[in-house]
Amino acid sequence: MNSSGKSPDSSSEKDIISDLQSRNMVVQLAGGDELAAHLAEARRVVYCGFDPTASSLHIGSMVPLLALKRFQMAGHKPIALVGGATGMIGDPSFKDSERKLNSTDIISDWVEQLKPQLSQFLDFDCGENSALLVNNLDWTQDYDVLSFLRDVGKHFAVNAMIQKESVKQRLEREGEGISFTEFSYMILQSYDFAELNKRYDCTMQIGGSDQWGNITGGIDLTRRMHQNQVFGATLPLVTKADGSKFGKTESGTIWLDPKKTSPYAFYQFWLGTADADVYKFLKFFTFLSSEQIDEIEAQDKASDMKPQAQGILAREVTELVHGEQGLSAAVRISEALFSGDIASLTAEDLQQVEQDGLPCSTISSESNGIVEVLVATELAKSNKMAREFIGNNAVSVNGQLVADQDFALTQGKALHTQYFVLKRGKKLFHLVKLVA
RNA sequence: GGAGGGGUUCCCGAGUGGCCAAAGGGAUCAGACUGUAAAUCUGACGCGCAAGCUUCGGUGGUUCGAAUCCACCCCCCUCCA
Repeated sequence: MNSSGKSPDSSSEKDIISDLQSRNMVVQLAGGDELAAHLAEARRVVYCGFDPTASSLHIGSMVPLLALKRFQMAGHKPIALVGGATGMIGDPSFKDSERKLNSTDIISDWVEQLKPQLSQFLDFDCGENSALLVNNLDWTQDYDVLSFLRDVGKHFAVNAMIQKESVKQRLEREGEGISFTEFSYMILQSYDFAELNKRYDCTMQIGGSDQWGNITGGIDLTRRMHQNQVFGATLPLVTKADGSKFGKTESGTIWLDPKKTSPYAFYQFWLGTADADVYKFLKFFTFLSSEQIDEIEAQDKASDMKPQAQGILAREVTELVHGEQGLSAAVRISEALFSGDIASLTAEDLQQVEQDGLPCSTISSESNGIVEVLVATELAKSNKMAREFIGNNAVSVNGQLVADQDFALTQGKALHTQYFVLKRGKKLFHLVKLVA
């Protein structure tokens, strides 16, 4: 969908750092003026790490991941590192409490699940700047402790480590502490950078702004171990204008894995972006140029209508993550549920909606009371809540408001003798099929 | 190992024998208003239609009655060794 494999000397374009800056995507740069020259000079190798903290990446990881892609598009060679080793330790950066360790089995399983997700945005077959996927477990698991402490640990001053902003609150906050395990995380990540520098001549690391301490640690270590000057940049952690946490909804985190967050739910998430955030998110999460985005914003400002930006954002990002198919499925469901008259949907429409990934359950004619069905479909988490929703006029079936708590989903009321489209609140839908 | 401080409902955090299903804030959900925004207002926020039932790290105990008192245990933090 996007061109790639350009040579690094396509000097007519903006350099990658200026491009990122125009998107407000640079928080800190290590290396300053030298960095721009370094990147302009030749094809460079750029890395970013992703730890397996779940079985899927979530949308928060997209900013650095897409940034790697942006580097590749600018002609550089990206390395996506999956943290099979660092994931076993747990990054304490800006975390307010110690985390419990996951079992090694789970972590290696997660590593495998993350690999295809990390790969999907990058081009692994475009010649000189083909992407690389590596696992830091490869160079740490057989490193013996004594050698590690002598060769690597010796380069770190604890005095400096405890000064890092990223662990300060853990050291100072009353009621919290930090284990040596987590405290050592920085050393491991620093070593990754040094190792990638040695193996692949990697000279640049990017990461979220919480990674600044770990990145600068790696820069120092690489200089000490290999006498090489390397560089770093941090990207913004995505925040929302209203202060609430980005990437979460009622039903939880927005994952990249379509089995965990359906393309429809994913699309709806982006569609719900606040006006105050949407232009910023377009810059972070899409490959539209800054100029195009500014133009969209100007048009929205000039118009009295509802802004077009959310729709553009939702389409761009859904297509990027779930492909054309995923996007069209998401759009089909959305149109069926939000713009049409639900009762007039054909049986084929409803089947399509089910296939497209709208949550769907079956019920039998013995257990078709509305309260029961709301709980069974998890539209309400208890009978009590279900009754409250009905009392608040928050529930509708096939487009008809349900006011009666004893309402039953009988065949006579079904669409095409078996379908019910349940709606709770303004945007939560569930398809129910009646089976005899 | 020693001394001290803690573990309360999703989170923070009050509560030190009955007035406690447990203050307050946050988050979340619903409704009104809207643009499937934001802000604002209203309501809900352990389970149960209800009577009532189950909760305050765990287990036992004291008591008519315990989140609150006692014993033991588990976990966390700080300082000292």
